[in-house]
Amino acid sequence: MKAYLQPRLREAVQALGVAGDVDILLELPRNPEHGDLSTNLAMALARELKMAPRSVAEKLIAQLRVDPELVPKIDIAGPGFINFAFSPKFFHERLAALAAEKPERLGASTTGQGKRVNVEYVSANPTGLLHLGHGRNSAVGDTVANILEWNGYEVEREYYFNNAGNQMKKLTDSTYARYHQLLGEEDYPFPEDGYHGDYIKEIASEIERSYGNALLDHSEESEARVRACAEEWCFSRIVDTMKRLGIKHTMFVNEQHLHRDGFVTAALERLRDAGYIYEKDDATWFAAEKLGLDKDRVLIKSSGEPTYRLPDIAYHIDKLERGFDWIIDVLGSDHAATVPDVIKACEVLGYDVSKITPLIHQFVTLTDGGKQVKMSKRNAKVHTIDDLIEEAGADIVRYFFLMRNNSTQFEFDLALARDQTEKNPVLYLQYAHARVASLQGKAAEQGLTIGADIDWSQLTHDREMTLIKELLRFRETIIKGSETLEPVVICDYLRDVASAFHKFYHDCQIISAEPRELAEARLALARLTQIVMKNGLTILGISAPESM
RNA sequence: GCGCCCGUAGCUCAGCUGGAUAGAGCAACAGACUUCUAAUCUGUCGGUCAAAGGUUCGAAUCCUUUCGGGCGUACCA
Repeated sequence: MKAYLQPRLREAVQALGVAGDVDILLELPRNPEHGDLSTNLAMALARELKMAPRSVAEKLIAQLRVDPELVPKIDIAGPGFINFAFSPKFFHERLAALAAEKPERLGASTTGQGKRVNVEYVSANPTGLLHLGHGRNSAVGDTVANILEWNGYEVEREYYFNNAGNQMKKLTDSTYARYHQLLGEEDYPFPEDGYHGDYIKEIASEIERSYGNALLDHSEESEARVRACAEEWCFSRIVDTMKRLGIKHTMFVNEQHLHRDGFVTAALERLRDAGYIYEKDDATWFAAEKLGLDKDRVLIKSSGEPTYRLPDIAYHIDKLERGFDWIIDVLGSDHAATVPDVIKACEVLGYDVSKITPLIHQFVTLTDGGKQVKMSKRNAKVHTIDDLIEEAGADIVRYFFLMRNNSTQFEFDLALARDQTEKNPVLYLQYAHARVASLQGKAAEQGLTIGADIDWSQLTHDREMTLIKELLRFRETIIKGSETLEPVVICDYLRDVASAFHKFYHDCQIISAEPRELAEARLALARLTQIVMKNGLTILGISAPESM
């Protein structure tokens, strides 16, 4: 509907002699009496044209060229809204066009065609298992990548991890301590700020199995081996968890590579040449204040080690150099503070930082039937993603991380996630898909199949029209997803489709409908619904079961 | 202290560049299965949009202040 009206409205606006580009907002009126689509365009233009909104609306309508058979009713209402009502013919035509698309890509858009985008997500350091905090990042990042792919973008799905800094040292020291303790030195001191989780003990015993006591000498070689074992152990667990959640990557970049291949020192030298580096208290500083940021930051500690900020800058330079049209960093709010420094540093080196979009999501709190589940780092009683998957299943876990706006801090309710009944919003969606599968089976048994020529005009029932309108919104929803980078847009849409379908299914007999053309059209409508649900769920990374 | 996110129905959340009677799900209550899966559908109940000012023809939406919550504010990542 929007695709039909938007360009025609644009022409009408130009005909009125309005200079420049005007954003034309078309929205679905809440009240169905207000038609199928509504715009506040006249009110938006009123100021510029110095006319009353309602007379602007009249002039616009006079200039608007639409086919009256498709848009039979255009009204001016309230303070100056223009409401459009489309004809059944319009919807039937669009529906036929939608049905003609290839099922596997039905709904896909081409708005990103020819553009390369890099989406970085998860990016957990290999120092432990994925927990609640990573879950949202993973699900959001992967889904955003999916959405962009469905918009025609060529997507690099990237995972960046720090395996050179302080955290890895802590991991090594912690593992060493457990290793010593395991081999009889019960009093061997555990590092104060080490990783307390039991998994460290597992790593230690694995090392013991492979190497016996051969690494206890703390030689450089032994330390490197312990470190590598720990990193590998953690990383393979992370990869496992991501696999279970359907999180995919096409590119892994690590900090060691940035050091080894000179990216880090190059970044530092370029910043120095640009005049934003100085030495103080034996440390090397980035003069961020000079660039309008709140304070200067240390890039190299007095110990000689870089802080995470420097490799981060080097990494972003690398991403910019790789020639993407768009770079999206999916970050938790706890990491948001470093973004301005990194961006500013790239900017002063002459890069076009408007290509970088930090996608920041808020935290998730875990509740169980209304009671908050406390997470204690000390006892390492963090809920891992694996735990959640075990309790609720991957589909539900993933959906729960996606069903809210990125900017809202929400509650992950374990009790609701565990609940495998009608209360669970995921099952509502999957059920719509499964219902059609079962319906098709039954129809085939009774000799009803979807022929090549569907008479869509058979569909006139209110429930049918509502469902049709929902299905026709699929593509614009996918586009909206790429504009907002909010997976929740897809979640909400699928719920609306599922709801419209369940209502249609409830009120309209399908297989036994008369005449046969109607039965066939209804079956075809159900089939289209199934495809939309399937593709939508695929974008979200959730399975679409044939039966439940 | 400062910066960012947030405060909307009993609960969890929507509400799109300010616009037409504030929405959904869950909970509560009342209904609908001899017929394509009732994991569904129908109806009822429920809100001074944290508070106070301001801008506007019009504010949940923009601005200011206050109160309340989260995250930052490291020579941790």
